[in-house]
Amino acid sequence: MSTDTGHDQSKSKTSAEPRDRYTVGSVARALTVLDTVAAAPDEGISVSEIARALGTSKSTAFSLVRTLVHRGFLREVLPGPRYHLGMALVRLGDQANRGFPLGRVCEPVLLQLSRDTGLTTRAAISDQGYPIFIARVDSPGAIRFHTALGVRELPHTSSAGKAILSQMSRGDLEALIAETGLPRRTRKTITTLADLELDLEATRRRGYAIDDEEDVEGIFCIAAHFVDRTGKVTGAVSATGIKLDQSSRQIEELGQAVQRAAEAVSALVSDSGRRGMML
Amino acid sequence: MSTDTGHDQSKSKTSAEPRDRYTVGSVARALTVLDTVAAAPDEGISVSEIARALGTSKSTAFSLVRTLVHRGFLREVLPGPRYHLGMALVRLGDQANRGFPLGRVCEPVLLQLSRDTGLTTRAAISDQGYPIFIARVDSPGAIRFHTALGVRELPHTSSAGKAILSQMSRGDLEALIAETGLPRRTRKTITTLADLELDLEATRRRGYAIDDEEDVEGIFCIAAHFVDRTGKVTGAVSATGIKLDQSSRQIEELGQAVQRAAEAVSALVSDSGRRGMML
DNA sequence: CGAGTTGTACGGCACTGCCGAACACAAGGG
DNA sequence: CCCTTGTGTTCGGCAGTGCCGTACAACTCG
Repeated sequence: MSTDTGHDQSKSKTSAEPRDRYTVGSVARALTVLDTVAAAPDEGISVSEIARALGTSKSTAFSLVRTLVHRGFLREVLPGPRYHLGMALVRLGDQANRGFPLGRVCEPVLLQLSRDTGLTTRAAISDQGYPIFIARVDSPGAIRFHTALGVRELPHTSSAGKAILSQMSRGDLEALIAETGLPRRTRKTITTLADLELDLEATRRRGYAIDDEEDVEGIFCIAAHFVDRTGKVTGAVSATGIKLDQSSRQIEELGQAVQRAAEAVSALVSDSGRRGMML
Repeated sequence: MSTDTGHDQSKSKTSAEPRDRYTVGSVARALTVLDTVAAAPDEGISVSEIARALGTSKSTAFSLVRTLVHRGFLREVLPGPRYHLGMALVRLGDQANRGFPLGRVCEPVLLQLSRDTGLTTRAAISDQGYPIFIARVDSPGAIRFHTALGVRELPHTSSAGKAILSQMSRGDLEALIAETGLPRRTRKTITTLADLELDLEATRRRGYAIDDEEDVEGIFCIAAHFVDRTGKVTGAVSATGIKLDQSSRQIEELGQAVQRAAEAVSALVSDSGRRGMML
């Protein structure tokens, strides 16, 4: 997840290590605290555990946590005390979302698509080929599986990713895959470049991408890419549901609905195009 | 501390103010940067402006910004460069939301209520009497007005606030109002304690609270409180729309729908009550 | 053109953030 | 019952580091 310097937890050697070019150490540590708490289980995490995770002393971790709590970025939940992410992050996260025009543009389309299909719908932007979901509309029954916002997903195991990949040039595709590899997530995950290209070809033919339990067992997704007014692929719209609920004929209909939604997004993006671009 | 270089720092009192007890200064500054960027207009904000806002030197602000960008908490948007809130905040904000069980519990109820009414629906928790919205389902046509998550709203100008206030004891109410006052937001805002108590009495009678352009001109809301299994008021559900769209008879129906939704939340909260409480 | 911005880079002082030690408290296990 | 080993929290003190000032490039405005 966090790029993090990782190995530099060696406290204060000498000045041999140029120490990440001009960044503030204690701030970086504080951000790592946030990531650590985010990665913690639902019951929260204690100061000692945080200290161990950062490789700092308890007292240092305590100071950082104090500061973050004081400002609402963490919240104390007793007894323990243990810590959760705080209200300030909810606030800033919501704000940050608004900063991506795409999110606002997609929202009504996703809502409509969710109503039409009864599924959870999401929109992702393409971050150098990787999908990052930035908007989501949950279906009423979708409490089972959690889908996070703001994280870079794998391109080859998500339908949104494959929708994006399907529009890339051969060279870019190979470069991207060389970088990430094709890690297996389920027994149905595509793990060879040849299979992937076959799938992408099929995707191009039918106009939408299918993820049939390739990322999570029992979950399937359908996605279609959308473009800005210059024709560049900027992201994808996806619908997600439980495998068992779908018949193969429905998939066809779903695919077309998703495709129409993606086209709607493309149109809306072009409209609001004269203003600042997405991302 | 040493010679008085402190031109602007309010902490100029040397040791009088022991400087917020045991918090890390540079981290606090970094968090202030985030708040500053969040408060910035849509075009973003520059390093110099940030520096001025914090009262630090440009170079210091630059270091902080660098660190935050490096970790994805801010993003550079050229030219300028100017800065926006970054992806990491979207990620953590989404995570933080999950940390409030209430949000997850309310989501389906809000969704249903939004479908039934065609309005934007929200759920707030009560933070010592102040409503903080932590979940929201936008109506398709609700792109006009923005409703933020995670911020403490005024209790007397929001329907959710009044729904909560209506269940408080007289003493607590007066203490709360003494603290916050009754600042005017529109010409319809309730600005006297007597009027407020009248309104709260009416709220108790009818079972739901109405905000009739008391917070924002042209906007009206309806809200009902919900309780945990001990009967304590933990928050409120609200529906928000444009004033002109509603007739007075519809308001009656809306009120009942909102009330039913709030009761549904109360029931759900009680069910999942054996686990950690909300907030 | 100069006078005002802006963003970025670097050296050096002293302040502040970090550590370790020490504390109170709680939970087990002899 | 103590003793041990965990917590969370406080504090003094050293030195590392974060802050400021300065400097310079690029850019805009008159």
